[in-house]
Amino acid sequence: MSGKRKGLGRATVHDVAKLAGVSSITVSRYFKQPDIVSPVLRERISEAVRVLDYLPNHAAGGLASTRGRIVAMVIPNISGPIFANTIQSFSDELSRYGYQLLLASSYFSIEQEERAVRAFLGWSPAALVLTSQYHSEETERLVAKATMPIVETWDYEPARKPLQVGFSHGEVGRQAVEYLHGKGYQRIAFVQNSMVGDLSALDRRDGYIAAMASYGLNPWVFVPTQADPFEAGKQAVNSLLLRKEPAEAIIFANDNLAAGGMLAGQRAGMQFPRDCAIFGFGNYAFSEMLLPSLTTIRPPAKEIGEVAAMRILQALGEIPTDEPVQHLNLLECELIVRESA
Amino acid sequence: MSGKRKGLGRATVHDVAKLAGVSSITVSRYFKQPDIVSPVLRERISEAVRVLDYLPNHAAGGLASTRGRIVAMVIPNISGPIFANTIQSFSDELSRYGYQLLLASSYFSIEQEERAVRAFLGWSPAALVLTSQYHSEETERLVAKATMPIVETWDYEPARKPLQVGFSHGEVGRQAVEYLHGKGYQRIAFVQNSMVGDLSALDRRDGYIAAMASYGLNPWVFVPTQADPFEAGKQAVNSLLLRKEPAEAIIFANDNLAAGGMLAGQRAGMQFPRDCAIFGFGNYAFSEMLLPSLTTIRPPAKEIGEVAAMRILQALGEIPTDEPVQHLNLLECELIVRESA
DNA sequence: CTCGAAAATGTTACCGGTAACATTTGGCAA
DNA sequence: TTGCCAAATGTTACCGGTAACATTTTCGAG
Repeated sequence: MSGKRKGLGRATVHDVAKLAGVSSITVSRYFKQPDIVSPVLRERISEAVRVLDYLPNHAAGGLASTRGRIVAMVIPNISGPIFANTIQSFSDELSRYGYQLLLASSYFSIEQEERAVRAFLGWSPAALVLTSQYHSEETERLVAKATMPIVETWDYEPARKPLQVGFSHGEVGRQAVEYLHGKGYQRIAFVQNSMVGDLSALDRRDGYIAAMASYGLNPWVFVPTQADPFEAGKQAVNSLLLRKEPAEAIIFANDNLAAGGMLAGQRAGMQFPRDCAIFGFGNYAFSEMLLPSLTTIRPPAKEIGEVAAMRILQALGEIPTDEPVQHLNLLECELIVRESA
Repeated sequence: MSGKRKGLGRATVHDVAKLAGVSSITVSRYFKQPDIVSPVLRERISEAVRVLDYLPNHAAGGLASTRGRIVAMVIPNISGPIFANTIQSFSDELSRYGYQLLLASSYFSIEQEERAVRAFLGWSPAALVLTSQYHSEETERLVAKATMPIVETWDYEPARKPLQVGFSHGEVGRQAVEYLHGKGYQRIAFVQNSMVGDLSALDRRDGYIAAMASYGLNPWVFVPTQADPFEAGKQAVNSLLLRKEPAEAIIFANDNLAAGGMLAGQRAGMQFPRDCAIFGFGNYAFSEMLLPSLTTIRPPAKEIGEVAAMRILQALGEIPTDEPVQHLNLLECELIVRESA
């Protein structure tokens, strides 16, 4: 009847303006910079907004003003114990300033990541957040061409151009070796991640290898073939401990593997750390509840989200840029010593 | 210099159209319904898109066509073991059809939920997903007025109007009692969630109470004052077991509480389930790794995400509506019997 | 009381697409 | 060859805001 194509029950700035007896732009200003609208009109507009139940249309606003209030993030996965905290803190920080989070997961696939980035750029987000420094060439190209702030998280390689907020995975590998070597262990093995595509995990392995070499020890990397982390951990324990010269300590690429390995060993009658020291990565929720509780390294997941959000808000001019604090983007992992090593 | 306000390096349909020697709408059609564009033009447009590195602007498209490809979801939290799987499967399912996920968390606060809903509606999402059936009045009003499909997840109360995909929390409480009663336990206590605002958890408690009554047993609800679930669990165990007539079995509102309680009891020299049966909810990742492993109920987190996505895609006409399958939206929880009860 | 600058408000055009309707082209029966 | 309908393509206007510039109002100094 009405002839309007859409807007069934949805008021626009124009409707509000008409009812308040002002021009549309004044209504727009009422929302963006209330202080430059006179109190009288503010009151009239406020009333009209209430009466019409007006909700601003962000898509239209973003289109007209070059600055949407969406921030897009591509993360390997949402479930799983690793990234959830980063997403959470990132989203919370942003929402405080009225930005909304557009999210997609890549499952460590650079192709899926590329697809997500492509789709996201179509929303001209205010900023784009990626995970890790490893992307497809096409992603690199798209990102290089984009004009909004880009942040890479969970890695820190200052040689690269995009802003990075994370930590050095190589350093994590080194830290684990240092700790175990300090406790007198010599035959220290490393169990790699069964998750293909997690390139940063390989950096941790490389850090391990380098550190071992620096101590004059032989690196000993086990690559599980099982996909399931529990099974993979079991496989590793069987291979590394049931032999003439068993490993004295095992660094697992993550806590899941470590837990799987430890349980398998216990079922086979071993005791930890008596028979072998167990070292994880990630500090998953269950790690402190295992028996023995798991010695591990806590990545600064939550902090990454917070700092990334902060950097973005600064780049967008929402919060003042600090005095030139350098390298605050390089975050620290925390060594958590428990019973297993 | 150029005079263009934005579009620095970003091509539009119009640019593509000019280069391909067609009109803009033809380019638009090339993306939406390629089959109605002749092969010759398709080829020319495709080439122009490649040359200009054109990316469609979804905000503009959505504005013009009433149908954005964003789906908004408000969830209590992203981290935490509960909802991550729902988000993950939901997002995955949607992205398969080119929809993107806009996400916000409410932390079980209906005020925060309302704020998120308000912001989301401004993006005119293709659909809106909420968690639980409990919202503020204003949220109810906004939702009732909205025209896009709305889905409530993690609850199932068919009396309400919005489409619901979830399970009956009351039934979960009942199921736990049934199981424990079947094993001969009489003094069965229930430890409530310390997370205020999680109203669905109270439904589980009510289900417990009703079931106890139906068996002629006295309900026995403990309300922890500690916020930290581990501490709360500890508190509960102390209160329920260190007394003349201790509980024979304890149903905890979630696995975190159960784990905390069990560890505290073990530290105090108790053995489970010998001294008391322990029953959880959630089937968190660590539950099978506890000693004894935790008997619990697995909520259909992943399934909720999948089914919710499916219903939305059906409502949007992306996938065919099945033959009238009734009640597929009521999902089943799975009783997972392990060692602790 | 007049004038001028600052503050408040309005006008116009346009952001980048697409719906609705208009027009042209193509293919085939008569 | 003509005529007619369907397929292919184009024209125009508009989605709901806001930038840029234009105009009016306010108000204190002179």
